[in-house]
Amino acid sequence: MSLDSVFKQQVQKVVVAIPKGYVMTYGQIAAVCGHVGAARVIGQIAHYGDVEVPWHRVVNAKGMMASGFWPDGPSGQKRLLESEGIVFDGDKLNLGTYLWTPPIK
DNA sequence: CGAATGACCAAGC
DNA sequence: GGCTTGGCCATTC
Repeated sequence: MSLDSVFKQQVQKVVVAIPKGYVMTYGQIAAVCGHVGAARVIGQIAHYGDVEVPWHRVVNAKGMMASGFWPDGPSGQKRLLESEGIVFDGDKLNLGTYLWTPPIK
């Protein structure tokens, strides 16, 4: 909250732009925001950022994340994504099928 | 302003 | 094949 940084706005904008049933990786989001290599920053923003952002659509390069900080439970994210039509392959999801690439403006 | 944080990524062992 | 190390960058306190 209380962030005026363009990053957070950009990041959140990208995350919100992710259509239902798709996900993006932290590194990709950072790259789209114009800050390649700032994957960690996404995590920071997610932690201190707005809760209105569907962070559950954001996953790491492995197709999963450190599930354990979700208010719903250890796998709350997985549950949310499944509700959007994403089928998990065990503990992770198929990035090759669900990875979303935002339109380049 | 300085130090700490963070939900990562890639490479190394 | 799974765990550890280092680096990366901006935000937050």
